[in-house]
Amino acid sequence: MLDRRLIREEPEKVRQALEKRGYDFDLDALIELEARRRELLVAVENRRAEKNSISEQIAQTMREGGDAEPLRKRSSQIGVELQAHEQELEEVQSRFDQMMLDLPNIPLDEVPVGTSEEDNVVMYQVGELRQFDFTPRPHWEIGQDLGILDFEGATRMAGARFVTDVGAGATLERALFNFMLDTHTRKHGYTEVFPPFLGNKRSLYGTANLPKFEEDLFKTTDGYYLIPTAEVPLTNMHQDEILDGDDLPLYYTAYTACFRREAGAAGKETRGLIRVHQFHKVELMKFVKPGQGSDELEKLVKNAETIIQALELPYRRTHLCTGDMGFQPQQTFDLEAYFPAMDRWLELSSCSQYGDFQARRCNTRYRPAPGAKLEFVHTMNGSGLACGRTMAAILENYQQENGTVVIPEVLRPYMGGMAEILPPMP
RNA sequence: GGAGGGGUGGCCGAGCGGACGAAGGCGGCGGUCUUGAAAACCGCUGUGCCGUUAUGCGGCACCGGGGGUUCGAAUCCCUCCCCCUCCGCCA
Repeated sequence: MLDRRLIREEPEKVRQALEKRGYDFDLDALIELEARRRELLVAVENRRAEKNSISEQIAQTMREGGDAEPLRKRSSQIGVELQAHEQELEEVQSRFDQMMLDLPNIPLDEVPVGTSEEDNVVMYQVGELRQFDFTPRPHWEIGQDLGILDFEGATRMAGARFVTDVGAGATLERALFNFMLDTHTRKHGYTEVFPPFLGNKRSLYGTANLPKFEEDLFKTTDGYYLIPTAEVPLTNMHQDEILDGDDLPLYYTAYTACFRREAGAAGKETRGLIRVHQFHKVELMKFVKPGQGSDELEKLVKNAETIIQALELPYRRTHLCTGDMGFQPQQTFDLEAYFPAMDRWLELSSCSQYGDFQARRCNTRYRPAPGAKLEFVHTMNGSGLACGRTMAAILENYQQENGTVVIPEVLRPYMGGMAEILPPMP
């Protein structure tokens, strides 16, 4: 959510942001609602002031033993007028609030302007693409042949777009998130968190998954939502709190399952581990002071890159353009690994900063100095990394001609020393 | 799931229809004292919004959320949420 003041004082800034994003939004209607809201607010408050003053007079009259009846009548009359104004105010206010929730964040100046994925800027590429002397096979084939990915079983258990890791596959995924968590906690200074995988409505509003993206979420019959990312619980950890400025920045990391309906993604990348309803991810999240945003995001991206580098996967970093960026961020960097069988770069990590956009919704503030006014903290987060896709990248990049998969060296200690995944015994 | 007790400012805690934005304490800020510090003493110290426009003044709202009663609600009523204790169930 943006600051209301921006709507009133710098509407052009907001308008430019919407244009850069190619975002369809009736800003003029919002500006008008804001003006009307303030008009009504003044009317309501004036009548309330009058009423309060009469109530005080009644109290005094009664203390002195006088007749307060005429004053009571007068107060009731004002009450009737007041109610009419209040009703309209409530209506205008609620329409205004609704629109504010649908207004996206303002991209930073350095974000490349563009309309689609095509306009994202590749910043750099790390690692050599492996030269295959055979035709590389897609990860789902490799996984199924090795008996470590069971798509059919998952479909029977749950449905389409689910997967079950089996044997070395399950161990590999576990090895991945353990390696990631260990690295981020021990080397990068993050505090490990193991949060609920369900969130309430308020929390999903906090990260701005609601109200706009409800169709992407799974919801339980008693009103909980399955988290689409650990960003939701982590960002809401300090909801309604006033943080100590000396404690900032705060670094958190969490491993969670992530649940996404993927509504509207029908037909796209339906095969394999790339787009499933439940996947697993280690998330990095920071609460920082205003002004620390870009530097801290840069460090966060590097922390995520460390993992890909350690796994020796070829990857590149992209700067998302205004048109491809999500609703919430001011700026996003993606880390994409190369998938040789698909001959595509697919994101293993997406790292974004939000300014106070989410903190405003979560009401997470801090006091910059003793006696100073409270300010919203700034938030950011990124995957460090998505486990399923990372596993897929490993399968494709580390596959051997005979169908086995070599395990990246850093993961071997996490897999009881296993160096290669072999096919099941006939 | 059943029974009972609670949710008040940064924290603890009183108040249970009108002088209450809320006693008292802790913490924080400023000052006196001191070579300095501590102690002691004095003063100040919630948040958001609106108006006026300014190192200020005025108003409105907020005592878990929402609704109601009343001229007037932290205080009474309804409802929801959360926490604690006991019982039941349970990985």
